[in-house]
Formats: sequence, C-alpha cells, structure tokens
Amino acid sequence: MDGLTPRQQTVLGLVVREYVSSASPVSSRALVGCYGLEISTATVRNELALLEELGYLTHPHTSAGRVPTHQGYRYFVERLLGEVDLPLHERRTIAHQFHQARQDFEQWMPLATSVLARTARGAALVTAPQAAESRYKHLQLISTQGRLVLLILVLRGGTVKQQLLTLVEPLSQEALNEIGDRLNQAYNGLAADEIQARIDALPSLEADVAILVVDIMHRADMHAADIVYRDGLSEVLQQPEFAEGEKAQGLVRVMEERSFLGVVLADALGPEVGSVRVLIGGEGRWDELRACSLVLARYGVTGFATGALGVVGPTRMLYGRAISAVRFVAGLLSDLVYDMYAE
Amino acid sequence: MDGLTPRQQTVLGLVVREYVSSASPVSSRALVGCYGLEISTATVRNELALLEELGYLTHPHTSAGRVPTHQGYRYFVERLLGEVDLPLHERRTIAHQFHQARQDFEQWMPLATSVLARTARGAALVTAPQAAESRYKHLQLISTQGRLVLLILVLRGGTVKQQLLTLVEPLSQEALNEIGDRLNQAYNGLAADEIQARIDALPSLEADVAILVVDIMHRADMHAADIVYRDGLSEVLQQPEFAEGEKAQGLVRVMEERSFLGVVLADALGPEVGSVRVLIGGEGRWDELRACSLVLARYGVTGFATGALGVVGPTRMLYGRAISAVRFVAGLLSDLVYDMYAE
DNA sequence: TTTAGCACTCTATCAGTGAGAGTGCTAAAT
DNA sequence: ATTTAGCACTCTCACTGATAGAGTGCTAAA
Repeated sequence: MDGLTPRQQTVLGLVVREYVSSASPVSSRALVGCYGLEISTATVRNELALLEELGYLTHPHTSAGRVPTHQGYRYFVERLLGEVDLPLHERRTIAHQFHQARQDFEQWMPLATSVLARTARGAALVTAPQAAESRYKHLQLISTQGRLVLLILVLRGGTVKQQLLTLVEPLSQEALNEIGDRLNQAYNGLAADEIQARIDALPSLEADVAILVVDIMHRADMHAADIVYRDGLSEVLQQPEFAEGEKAQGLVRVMEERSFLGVVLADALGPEVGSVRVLIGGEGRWDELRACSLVLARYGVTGFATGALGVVGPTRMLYGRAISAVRFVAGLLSDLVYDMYAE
Repeated sequence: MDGLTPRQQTVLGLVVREYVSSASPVSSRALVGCYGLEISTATVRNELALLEELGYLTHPHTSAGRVPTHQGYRYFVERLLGEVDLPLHERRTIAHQFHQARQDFEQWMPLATSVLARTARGAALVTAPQAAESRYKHLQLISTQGRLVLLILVLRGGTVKQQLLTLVEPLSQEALNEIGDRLNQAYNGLAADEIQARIDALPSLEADVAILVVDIMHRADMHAADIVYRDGLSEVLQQPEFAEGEKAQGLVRVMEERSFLGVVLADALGPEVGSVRVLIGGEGRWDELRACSLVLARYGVTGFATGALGVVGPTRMLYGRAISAVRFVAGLLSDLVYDMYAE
C-alpha cells in the first residue's frame, strides 16, 4: 500500500494523461465522459478533492478543473507509468538510421539529437562522450606555412583535437614526422599525468610539443561536456505554456547557456551510466526550470567514456515517450561508444 | 540629389534612431522634444506625412506615431548611416580575445559567434570555413579493435574528418601506417577528382581506402556549410517584437533549420568574400523573415576557403553596431583563415 | 514656408454584465 | 459507509460601453 487506493491511482493517472494531451485543466465530467469510468462525476469530484488534499493535484481557481502538481507528475512517472517502450516500428526505424550512420563518426551526435527530439517530441540535448581520462593514441604534426604547424592529437576513443603551434624556426615535414613518431612510440596509451612525468627525458623541441599535448589532454578532460548538441527547441516552443514570450525566453536561455546545462547534467546524473532520471519542474533546485521537466540519462561505458543526453519539455510532457526514447537512444549511443573503446 | 531634402533626411534618420531605441511609434513631439530640432511639431508633421507618402514611413493607425517601413530602413542603412565602426576599446577587447584563442583552433568558431552576438546585440550565426575545393593533406589509419579502424583525414586548411572503417581482416598498426604513408606520398595536395583518377594504379586495400577518402572529400565539399554555430538567440527574444509566442517561434525555427540558413546565406552572399550585406525584412523573398533583418558577410579568402557569418535581429535593430561588428569579426576570421591557407 | 490651434480619430483601459464551466456541499439513495 | 443527484456558489472569459489620452491632419494666420 502506498497511500492511494487503486481507484485514486486510476483517477490520478487519467488526470495526468488527459492534461498532458489537452493542456487545459481537466474536469470531473471530462474524466467520466472520455474514459468510460463506471462512477459518477460527483464521486470523481470527491476523489479529486482528496488527491488535491494529498498534494497530487491543484486548482488554478475555484471553477476550473484539476491540474497535476509536480508531486502528481512524480507519482505518475514512478508508480503509474510502468515499463514503457517505443513501438517496434519506431525502434526499427531509429536503429536503421543509426546503422546507416555507423561509419560516419561525425554524424553520431547530430543524428542522436535529432532523433531524440523528434521521437520524444521535445527539445533534445546530447553531450559528446567524454573519456574518464584521456589517453594518448596518436600525434601528427603537419607543416602548414613557415613556422606554423598544425598539431593533430588523437585520443583513445576517437576524440580528435587540433591545435596550432608556432615553432621557433621552420622545420621540414620529415622532421615533424620524426618528432611525431618518437612521441607516438613513447606515449601510446598513456594518460596526461604519465606523460607529464616523462617529459624530462626528452630533447627540448619534443618536450615543448609534449607539454602542449599534456595541456590539450587536460583541457579535453575538463571541457568535453561543454559541447552540447541541441535540437527541437522550436517544437517545444509551440506548446501553449510557452505562448507568452517571457516563458519562451526562459526556456531558450536555459537551452543556450552552456554552463547551466553542464551543472544540471552533472548534478542530476552523477558519473555512472545508469537508468533514466526524470527531473520535474526543476525539483526546487533550479528555478529557471520550474515550468519544465527533463528526462536525462548517461550513456557510454562507465569508467571509459560517457556522455549525457536528455529531453526538455514542459512539465506537461509525454513522459512515457520521452523516457523510452531517452533510454533507447542512450542504449544505441552506448553501443557505439563501446565499439570505440573496447580494445 | 536623391529625392529627399536634407531636412527630410534628418527627420527620417531621427525617426529610425528613435524607433530603434524606443520600440514604439515615434510622434512629432518626441522628435522635437528629444532631439532639439529647431522646427515645430507641425512642421515635423508635414515632413512625416510627406515621408509617408514617399513610402519611407507608416502609420499603425491614425493616432499613432510613425514607424519606418522596410524602404525607410534601407534608405537609413544606405544613405544616412555613413561609415560606422566599433569604438576603439571594443575593437581592442575583441582583437585581444581572438589573439588569445589564436592557437586554439577549435575555439575560433564558438568565440566568433559569441563575440558577434554580444557585440551586435543580436543572434549570431557563423558557418565554418569551407574550402573551395578540398585538397588532401594527410591520412592516418588508427587501429582500434579487431577489424575496426579509425580513419583520420586532414585536408588543406586544417579541416579534419573522421570516419570508421571495417576491414575484411584485422591488420596491425604497422601495416596501417604503411598504407597511410603510401597514400600520403601519392596524394599530397590533390583534389578529390585527381585522386579518383589515380585509384586504379593501387592495390585493392589501398584502393578501398582511397575510395573512402574521395567520398569523404566530396562530402566535405558538399556539406561543410551545414555546420552552423549559433549564439545570442535569447537576447533577441527579449525584444518586444517577439513577445508573442508565435513570432518568437518563427525566429527560433529559422535559426534552427539548417537548410533554410544555407539557402539564405548562399543566395544573399554569393561565393566571394566582400562587403557586408544587409537584408531587411526578408526582402520579400523569405516570408519567415518578414519581421527580421540580417546583416551578413562572407569571410575567408576567395578561391581558397570561405565561410559566412551574420547577425539576426528584428528589423528594428542597431544597424550601425551590427554592420560594424560583422565587418570587424569577418576581418579577424579572414586573417585566421589566411594564415591557415597561405602556403 | 512655417506655425499655432483645434477638431477628429483611434487606441488602450476600466468597470460592468451575463453566460458558462466546474466545483463543493447537502441530503437522499444504495 | 459509499455513492449519487441536485443545487448554490465562485470564478473566468468574452463582450460592451464609456472615457481619457495620444497624435494626427487641416485650416488659417504669421
């Protein structure tokens, strides 16, 4: 027993479903009429009043229907939704799209974001996978002009970093290749700190490059989560709760501000790949998100590389779809990351 | 003589400036009161009526002040604005930020976008520089696990493309290096078509890789402009013209939709790096942009690599700031591109 | 050509009203 | 003890005048 009778659960569930689909407060009549309940409107009203007293519903005003509270949504998500999944044909379509893009590395994130947005019918956010700890894989120095050199650093897991480098004096491409080869042999598979510890043993030019490499790797460890892919914002703004410019603006600001997203993702998700988390109305911690819900998950392989992804929508969102879409896409991305890291 | 007396020009200029800053229709009194004109409101009214007849101003309704028409803005931008430039201290600050990020290749675009948005007080769009024709610079094959290989292709100008590749049978990293070296020697500096023409001479494995390389280069030529950096959308949505959700949504959709932006940029700018273009109210061609103006420029080095950048705002935007900001940032980016391509 | 003065028009705002929706309560029915 | 019918009550929403204010356009004088 969890405090609600089965009938109360039914009623609460119906209120949530109806409100999600209609976007306007639901009356006792609407519940009985549309869902074929075997009880009268008066009985429903009694239940509604009780659910309101328990904090699951509210009243915009006396003569309006009921609207779920955050607590109501939470109960719905945790106890009434059950295990949901996308219909098979949608899963097939999505899996097919991912399969097609399998080789095309650079398409993964945009694809995942766009698929997530369209499937969950919300604004999608996806961060690039970030290695728990960057490990050196390959370095290439490419002479461009004069003393300017393009440094390409490949990290384990396929992350590629580019940086410009100005030499004290010009070097031939062959000389650059030799430096690259030497560093590649010495550093393959090492972490930034391990490289740092071995810099002393090198001649000065190599050491300069190595210092830069360490620097890049540190930066990669710090800032990978800053790259956030977004899509589907305009769809969410169509929802009536964002009809006023003010509300819309809040949402756009949240979606635009990198730092904020980073904080929320880190805070809500923790470092492990795990199940889907649902944040309703900012959970009291993020005021900017009071009108929004987030469905988040971490994908990847714990301990190797992970990223976060999620869907943003109004609190009145299709939780079932969003949760199953997030879970499904997270699974697909995890597979891709697994392929890249398993070695 | 261009049809307007000096006084009419003054009045039109003041109406535009006042409307841009106040966002509400400008009355004859406001003009005389705030700008110390030496003429009476009645005279101003006569001039306003005339300007309206000529199509530079409109009336929302009888008892409202004047609002510039698209034609009015255009006249303002082309004949009244004169040569504008950012104040020295702002130019210094921006140049400094770019100088700091000089080495950090990956920061260029985000930095340019953010600077542009903040300086021009609008939503900024920047596309990555795209080479007129991709030229092969360096290939690296990196073994990840089993038959899976990460192919890293560096093009002239510093563009890096990644792709996964599944071999028929596993190969050692040394074998992969050899393939890479051979292709690097054979193809350095060639364009996709030239590589295509030389594939026959290769053993099958190399040929497979080369085919993939050609494919990637073709894709790079086609789709580089798809990558659009955005920033500052939320600032624009604060403007009163986007207070209604409907209008805001239109703008967001325009900003989100890649294809649309590509079309507008290509259509409005053409392929050469040149001066700043101002599109007012969609110029009749793009209905979605009726309430917006764009200030656009192409940056880079014509014939080698160019990209586009621009500012989106309401028609009632700070044209002076936007134009000078776009010009200045375009110049800085052009310098960076020049450094990368001069060889 | 410019200006003062005034009538005129249109909007934005406010209070008031009536219809409609939906509840909450009470008393009867099950 | 629970459910239900009936009804009074409350609140919103949409509509209606009415009014004040802003700003113009016109006319006639400077």
